Amino acid sequence: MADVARRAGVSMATASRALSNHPHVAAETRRRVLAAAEQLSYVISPEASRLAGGTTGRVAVVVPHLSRWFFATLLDGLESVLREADLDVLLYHVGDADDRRDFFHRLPARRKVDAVVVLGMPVADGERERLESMGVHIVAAGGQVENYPYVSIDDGEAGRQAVDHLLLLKHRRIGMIAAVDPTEPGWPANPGRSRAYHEALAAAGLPADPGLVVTVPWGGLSGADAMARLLSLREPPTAVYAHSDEVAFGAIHTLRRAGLRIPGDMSVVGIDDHPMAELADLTTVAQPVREQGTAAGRLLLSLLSGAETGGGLTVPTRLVVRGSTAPPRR
Amino acid sequence: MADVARRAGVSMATASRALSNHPHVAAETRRRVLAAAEQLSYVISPEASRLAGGTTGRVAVVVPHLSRWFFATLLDGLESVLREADLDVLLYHVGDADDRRDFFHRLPARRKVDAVVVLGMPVADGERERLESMGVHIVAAGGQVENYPYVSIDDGEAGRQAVDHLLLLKHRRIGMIAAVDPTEPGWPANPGRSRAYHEALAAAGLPADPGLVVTVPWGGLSGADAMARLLSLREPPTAVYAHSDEVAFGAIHTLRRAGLRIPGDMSVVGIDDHPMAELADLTTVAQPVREQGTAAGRLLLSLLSGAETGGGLTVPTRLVVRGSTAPPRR
DNA sequence: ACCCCGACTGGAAACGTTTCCGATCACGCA
DNA sequence: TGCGTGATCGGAAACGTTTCCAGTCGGGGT
Repeated sequence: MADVARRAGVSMATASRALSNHPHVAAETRRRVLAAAEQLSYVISPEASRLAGGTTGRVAVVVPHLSRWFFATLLDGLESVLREADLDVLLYHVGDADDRRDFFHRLPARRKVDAVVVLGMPVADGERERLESMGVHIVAAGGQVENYPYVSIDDGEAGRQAVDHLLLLKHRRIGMIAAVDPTEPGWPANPGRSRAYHEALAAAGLPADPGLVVTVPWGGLSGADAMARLLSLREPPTAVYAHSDEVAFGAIHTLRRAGLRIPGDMSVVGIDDHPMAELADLTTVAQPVREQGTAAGRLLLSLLSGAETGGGLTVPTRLVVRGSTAPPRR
Repeated sequence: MADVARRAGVSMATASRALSNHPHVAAETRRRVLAAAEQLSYVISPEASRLAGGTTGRVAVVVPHLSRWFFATLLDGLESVLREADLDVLLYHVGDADDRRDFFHRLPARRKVDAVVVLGMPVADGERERLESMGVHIVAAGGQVENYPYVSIDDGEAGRQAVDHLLLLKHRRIGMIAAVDPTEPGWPANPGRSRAYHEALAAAGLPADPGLVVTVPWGGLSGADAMARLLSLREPPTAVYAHSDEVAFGAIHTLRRAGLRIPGDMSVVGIDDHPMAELADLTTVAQPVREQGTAAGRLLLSLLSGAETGGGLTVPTRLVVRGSTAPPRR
């Protein structure tokens, strides 16, 4: 930068001000500095800038399952608005319990970022403490973290939409395939989505039959297993509500293999509106995933600019009826 | 750090050496310094460290399609080995042509990283120039970039495995659904995978029928369209080779909807071994995606530690036969 | 007993910005 | 004409490390 200043015939102080768009710099001076910088193809050193300035211009994004569509899409949305704002994204993938422990213990992002975004995972109390010890802004998206400014869907509402749809079709024996995160043994299956099932059945005056609920680790293969278990019941359901589309895909696979017709012999509904759902002709409750990412990004931006953005933002879900649901066979 | 040094009763120079594991520090001294650091829960300032040291400890990862399984999985693998090595991952998603132009023009990663990893995308000549002007190491993974140390599969070999499988089943009319990247209009469909098709047919003494090749933008829906087009031929193929599993899923959807049986009426083979392929019972050529990411990471690590790692690494693919292929109906 | 050497440590100069604090200067107003 | 005022700019002190360059000190070889 000294070179630039010299070439523009100003002091470093002025050069710095001109380059970072400070007020109180004469237009002509600024022009000269910018021209000089251009000619020397000068690029500011972020390290030095941050050292002197205080902020890092970076945001840590913590994500538990990078290769799953939901998380990757969330990240996609988030990254796009952060990039727009010239913030860099530091990616931390905490795949399994070990990674997770390590991340919260060592806090590799400490001192490296201005904020942390937690994508689609609950944060335990001890973890929250560690996170807060970093002294930066924290935002959550796509999960059920109420302790921070967050963006998320209403899982209860989503589940209700799915189950009510089946009830409206006059199904009376409805199974649920609940999915737990395989890498976090401690956590229960998505509580909102489970509760919605029980509440909707109760509201319809239907008896609760624990045998109709199967809980499996998340994933397509598990969904297939779960469906097999439901089929082996003395009196199988006529419809199945899966916690997510991927799980539903597994269920469909089992049904096909068993020679059952969808929706003739069994209706299936999922949650997510995974891109593959359209191809699988799956009725599902759509949630705007990418938008949750962008909304979280904007939330973070306003936080960084000093706003006192309090609570969270709940985005709407909507039922998408396709060919996998129909009234039960008489 | 001054505090730590004082508390340990040493100079800052020594404290720095102790903390960064330099040789020539007495064991006892190091112990004292580390203890002091621990007590003060001291965390080094990366900015200052980088400023003085020269390296950044960061790696830029450029990826064109974050939410697609293939890229996300590649990234997953890469991130895991970089994290292991205590390198931070700076994520740059260049979704469309605009993003791309912007990235290579502004080079937002300049001066911020020690290396760049390009995931699954070809790099044009002009872009290569810009990239190299950053003066850092460059590694490619999952794509067909020969100009840099890379990790990738042999697309020709993969295509050959797929088409040969169909030929071995005695198919004589084999269609191909070629996929082009929708965000990069200039680039052709994967050349290796296309060439393999033509070569395999020629080797089997079959005539080339341009009508049997349909080129569509990448994606499931496009795959469905492409299949519809193939079905509308006067003499449709008895088997289809799709450039990727996702495209094959679309094709399957169309076939189902048309009431055709798989593999009875039509065999389908893809490339990738997408997690959903197992559920869709799709015969495919599996490629080790995550491993390509980790291999690229290790390649980069060795480069950063000064090795003269020349060319690239080609990882093997293997045919996975499932239920979507069978001999043609007589 | 003397010298050389290597292990260890300290002082201080970078590294490249931002920003505080004055200094200068032109200008409008009394 | 004298003076307050605000815009503009320069000097220099941070920011928190790493590392070069000496300097000290104990010990082994002769």
